[in-house]
Amino acid sequence: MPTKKEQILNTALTLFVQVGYKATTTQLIAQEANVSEGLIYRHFTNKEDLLSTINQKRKERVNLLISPILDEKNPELRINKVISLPFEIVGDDKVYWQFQLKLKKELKNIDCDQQDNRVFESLVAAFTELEIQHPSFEAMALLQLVEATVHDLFENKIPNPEEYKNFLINKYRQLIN
Amino acid sequence: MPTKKEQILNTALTLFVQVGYKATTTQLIAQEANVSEGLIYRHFTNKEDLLSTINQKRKERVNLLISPILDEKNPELRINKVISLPFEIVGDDKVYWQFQLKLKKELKNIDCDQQDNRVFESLVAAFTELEIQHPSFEAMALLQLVEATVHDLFENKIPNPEEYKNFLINKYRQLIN
DNA sequence: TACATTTGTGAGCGAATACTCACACACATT
DNA sequence: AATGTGTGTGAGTATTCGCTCACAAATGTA
Repeated sequence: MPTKKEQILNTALTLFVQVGYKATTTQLIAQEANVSEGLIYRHFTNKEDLLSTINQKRKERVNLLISPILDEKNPELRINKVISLPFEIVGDDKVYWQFQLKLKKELKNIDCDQQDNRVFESLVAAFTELEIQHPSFEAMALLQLVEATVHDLFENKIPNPEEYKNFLINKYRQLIN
Repeated sequence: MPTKKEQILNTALTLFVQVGYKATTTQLIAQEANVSEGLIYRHFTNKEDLLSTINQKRKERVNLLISPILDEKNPELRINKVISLPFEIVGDDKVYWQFQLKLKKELKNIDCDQQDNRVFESLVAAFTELEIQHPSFEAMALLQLVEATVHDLFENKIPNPEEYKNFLINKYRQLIN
């Protein structure tokens, strides 16, 4: 049984993802969370505070998912882990990634950019180490592919995710060798 | 000298792109277009009508840009034209593509999906004709790459667009041969 | 029990929102 | 000149928004 504060955070997160930050009213949050509108402002100073509290949680979750990538020493394995990332986002993490995609689009979120950059740099390093031509372009292209895959997976636009994952990994294995 | 109706449409388009549909108020549109708020409702039944009028124009513009791709008979050239697409969007078309990206994210727009699908099918056909393995996966990956490139180009996230374009074309030349 | 603190309510406030309407001007046609 | 017709205004309306506050219930703490 979650506390009322958690109920508020969870329903706000869901609504922000479903209809966006601007379009989500505090009245709707209160209604869906089965609390009074006043209670939202007992726990959070304003609507933006609610957003940044959720964003803080998102940041932590995403860091947990990308840190194994950054820690991976083997460049080929690191690339594979980046490719595999979209297909390993399940459970509660899923809604936080959807939130991340929403954040990037509706609002400009610098936290997202910072996390993206860390992965980008580690990819450039990996391609450089493997002596691939144009490592930064390769990193850029791969990140574009991965982010789009995350998006399409959540929208159920990829019929056979597991096959597509293997396809991508194989594609980059051929590039490396 | 554009008519006042065109002024309204143009400023609405710009504002929808900059701050989104929901966040753009009719008051702001009137202010930026130097017309009264009432005039908006003289020319358009409501805010949504304003949106769909702009969307109609976008659809026509995008069709003009993708039709040379669909008409291209040579599969390799067709693939190259898809890759080149993001780098050839200039002038007035640019804001319509930004609008398209916004539409896909803030609102679910089926018109966009239909246009995407036509390009997708033509890419699948091209890869099939070239006897590439997993043609639909290749088409999916390329489209993801292209759409992300459009996005990153508009955000000025690609330092050397021309070089990146050549990089991508070369990448797919190697795949085909 | 008595009192203090935290948790919770819902009516209500000022500001903002999409939209309307009475009115006025420009400019044709008769 | 008279009369209609499309173009334009800005004050006004009903509603919704984020947010506050007086009040009450629940929970501690002595």
